[in-house]
Amino acid sequence: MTGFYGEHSKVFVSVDCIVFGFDNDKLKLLIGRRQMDPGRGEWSLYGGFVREDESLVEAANRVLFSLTGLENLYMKQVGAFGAIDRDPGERVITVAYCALINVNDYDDRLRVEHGVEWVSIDELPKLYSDHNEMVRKAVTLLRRRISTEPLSFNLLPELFTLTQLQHVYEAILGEQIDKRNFRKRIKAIDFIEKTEYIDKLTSKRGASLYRFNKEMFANEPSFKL
Amino acid sequence: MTGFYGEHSKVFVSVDCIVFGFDNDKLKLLIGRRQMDPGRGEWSLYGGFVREDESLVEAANRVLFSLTGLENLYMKQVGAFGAIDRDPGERVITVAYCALINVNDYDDRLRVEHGVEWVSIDELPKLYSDHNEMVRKAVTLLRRRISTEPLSFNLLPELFTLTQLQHVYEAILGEQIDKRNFRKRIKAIDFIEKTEYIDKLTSKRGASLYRFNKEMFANEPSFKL
DNA sequence: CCAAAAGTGTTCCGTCTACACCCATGG
DNA sequence: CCATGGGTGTAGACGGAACACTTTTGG
Repeated sequence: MTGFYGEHSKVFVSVDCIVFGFDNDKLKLLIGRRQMDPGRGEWSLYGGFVREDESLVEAANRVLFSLTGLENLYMKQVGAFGAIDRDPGERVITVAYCALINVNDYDDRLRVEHGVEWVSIDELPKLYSDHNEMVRKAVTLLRRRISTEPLSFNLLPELFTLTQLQHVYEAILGEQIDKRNFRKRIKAIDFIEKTEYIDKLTSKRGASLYRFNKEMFANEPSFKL
Repeated sequence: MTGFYGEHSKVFVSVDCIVFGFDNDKLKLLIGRRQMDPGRGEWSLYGGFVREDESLVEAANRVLFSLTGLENLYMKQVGAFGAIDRDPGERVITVAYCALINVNDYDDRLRVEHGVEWVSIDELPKLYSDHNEMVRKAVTLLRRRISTEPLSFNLLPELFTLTQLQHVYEAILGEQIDKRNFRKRIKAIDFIEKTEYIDKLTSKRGASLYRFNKEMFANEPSFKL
C-alpha cells in the first residue's frame, strides 16, 4: 500500500460461480433468487465480492464453499465481464468461474437454506444482469474441453456405470452417441478402470461400476473421446 | 453511485495486451521496458488501468490503440489474473487480452517511440510480474483455436501466399507441415480465394496471392485445418 | 415370461499421412 | 544455366460411423 497507482480509480470486483451438476440425465445449473438489491428476487448465479486478502481463485473457492460446503472442486475460470453498466447498482467487474459437482455430494438441506435450485440448462430462465451470457460461455467451454480433458468424472460419483458416463457426454454435447462405439473408445482408455462392483439400482441385470484413476491419468495425460 | 456495495472494498483493475505478430517466419510478441515503478526497466507487456467510463474491452482497445495506432484489431480475452501479490506495488487485478496484428501495419516509428520490440516467442526473456504466465496461456489459446477459427489471416497482409500461410501455422503449432497436404486442405476451403495477383518478391517464379473472404466465411462458419 | 437395461464385433468409407519430382524465372 | 522457391497426385494406413442381436433378472 505504498500508493504507486494513486491517480487511478478502483472498482468493485466480484466472482460469480456457474455450478454445473448432472441429474436425471440432464446437465443442470445451480441458481437462486437474488437476495439483495439491486435486482432482488431475480434469478441469479451465486457470487460474492473479492476481498483484499484473497486472490480471485480463493474468492471463488470461498464463495463456492459457503454455498455447497464442498472443497477442492473442479473449477475453471470462464472469463472477466466488465461492461460499464452490467450491474444496475454500481460499477462492478466480475470474474466468472465454472465448477462441476456431483449432485449427490451436495447436502440438500444446505441447498434449501441458500434458496438455490437445480435447473436444467435448456430450461434456464432470464438471469440477473449478464449472467445468461456467462452461462453460455461456460457451456461452450465445457463442450470444447470435454473431449480433450477428463471433466466428466467430476459430475459423477466415484463409481459410475458406462451408461451414466455416456449420458453425461450426451447432455453436454447435446447429441446422441452410439453405445457400442462409445464403449469401444472407453475400453481403449486405461485410466477408466472397471471395478468389481455392480450397480443393481438402475437395471435388473446390473451394470459394472467404473472408476476414474487420477494417478494413471497423470502419467498419461493425453485424452481423446 | 448509489452505494449499494459500500461495505466491500475496491481494487485497481488493469488490462494487459499480448500483441502477437508474424515476421521472418516466427511468431513474435511486442514487449518493452517498463517505464514506471515498481519494476521500472523490466521487460513487460503493454498495459493500462481501466477507467470508470469504459468497459474492459474498451480499455484494452484504448491501450492497444495508443500503442499501435490501429483499430478493429482481432482481440480475445485470455483471462483475469488476481493473485494478491502479483503486482509488487499494490493490489492490482488484471485482465489479459491477446491481439493479432500484421507487423507491416504497425508504423515502426510509433514502435520505437513507445520503446517496444518484436521478440520471438521462443526467445522471450523473464517478464514483469506474472506476464510470462499470461503469454503462455495466450499461446495455448492460439494453438487450440487456430485449427477451428480463421485466426491466422490476422497475422498476414490482406493478400498472402500459401507458403506464408503455412509458415504461420508452423510457427504457432511449432511443427512442420507437409506442403502438399496443406495445400490440398486449403483448396477444399472456399473462403480462401486465389486472386489474380502474383507475388514476385520472395521467389523468382512468383507465387499466387490469396485472400481470406470474410463474407463467404460468415455464410459457412465451419472450419477445420 | 416379459420388460428393461447391459453388453458385445464387423464392415465400410472417408480422412490423414507419407512421399518425390517438375516448373518458371531472375540473376 | 543453375539456384531458388512454387506447384502438383497417389497409394496405403488409420480411425470414425453405421449397424442388431443376445444376455440377465426383477417383478
